[in-house]
Amino acid sequence: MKYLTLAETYQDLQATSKRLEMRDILVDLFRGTEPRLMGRVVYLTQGTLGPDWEGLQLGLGEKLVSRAIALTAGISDDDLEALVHREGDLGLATEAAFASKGPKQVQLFQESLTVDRVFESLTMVARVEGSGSTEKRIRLLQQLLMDADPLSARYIVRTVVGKLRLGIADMTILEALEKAFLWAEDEERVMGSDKVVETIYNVHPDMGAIALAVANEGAEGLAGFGIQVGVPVRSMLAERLGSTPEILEKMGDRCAFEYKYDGMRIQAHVGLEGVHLFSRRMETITSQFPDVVQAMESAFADVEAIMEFEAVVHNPETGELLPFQEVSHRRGRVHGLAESVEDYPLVLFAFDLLYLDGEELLLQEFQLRREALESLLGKAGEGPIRPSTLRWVEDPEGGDDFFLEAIAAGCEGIIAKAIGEGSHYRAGARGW
DNA sequence: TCTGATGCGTC
DNA sequence: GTCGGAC
DNA sequence: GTCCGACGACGCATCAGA
Repeated sequence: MKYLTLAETYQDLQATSKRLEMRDILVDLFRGTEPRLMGRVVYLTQGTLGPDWEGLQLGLGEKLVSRAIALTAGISDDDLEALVHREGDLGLATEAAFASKGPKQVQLFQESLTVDRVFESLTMVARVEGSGSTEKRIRLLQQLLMDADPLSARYIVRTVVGKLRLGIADMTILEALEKAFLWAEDEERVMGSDKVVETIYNVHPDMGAIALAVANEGAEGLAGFGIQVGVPVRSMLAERLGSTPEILEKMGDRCAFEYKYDGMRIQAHVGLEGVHLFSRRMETITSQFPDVVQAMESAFADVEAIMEFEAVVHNPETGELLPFQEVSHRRGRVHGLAESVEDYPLVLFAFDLLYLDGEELLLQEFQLRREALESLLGKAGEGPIRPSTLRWVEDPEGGDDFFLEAIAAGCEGIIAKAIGEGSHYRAGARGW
């Protein structure tokens, strides 16, 4: 498959803002793609090279990509900057620069790019490391761009800087996968009526792997993708509400209030093969938090579980919870780990339980998940792992006191959580 | 060996 | 994390 | 209501270059 085919599809996508139309453009693309290539096509369309937890980074941003472009197009940095200003973004500027080069350029891209070539080149860029790596990355990108026609160049550049600007993202791609491979050829349904693919994606957020599976095997291909310790679950998010009436409207008369801790979210997977930690955006952060790993190991020796925590730095003497700024010293750190563990000690407030010993709890009501969580934590005993502070309320009007209490405790505010029917864990959605 | 530029992920 | 636009 | 992109403050890592 030519990369240009992909680029042309991207151009079509950009031409509309209607989601149904975008979905159908993707459906045509997917149905016309060799099944073998579906993983790569989907990753590229997502603007990535693999699942988030694998942590592949291109390591090239606007500045460095600009250098590669200027070198390839044979123009100065200043000229390129002027083009960016005129065209609106780096991708369009590249396209313009390439297009204006005339017949000489045509000879350069005689060997037209394939999806494989682009994917593999970008993967190579991502794999370079060490001294001289910046130059090497630029050179690799340059070699790729050298063979690119103007339109392909537009999207390669945008892919590398991480701004495809297609107007589509995960949800639209998932719906397109569903329609392309699980619906009959000419079938029409209400958008998102089944969400089979999305449901799988929520517990196995690797769109390339899923796309490959459905393209090759249809619905059967999804069978192997259940919730699994070691594979992150998409996080359920909260929505900001301004006032008590809004909360009442959304939650009904009964709900639960919980402290909203001013920390960092950690999804912890404990199991037979050890502990895995994931960030809110499903990056692997296990090695950054040896203290958390250790706490999990000693607290949950013989269980298999997926839990969610808010990690907050505290003062062990006073018990005081410290603001986000403090925990941010822990984020992304690879040097001086031992010191930072000492300097920024964490408390882990558990607030949800998604999986326990072979049982998926996502579809259970919140009360049940919470009960199971508390009983699990009960076994954990004293230590840095604690249940989040929660209050069951009959009358959300009375939430003001709880809010003030939360603020006084060093939290950002409170979260209202629905209970009863419909209070299952809505992975990837804003439901709190 | 140090410093600034750059990239990237957290909220 | 916030915000606003489009559907 | 949902999805998407554009935006900001902050801290850390890596690398180039002095």
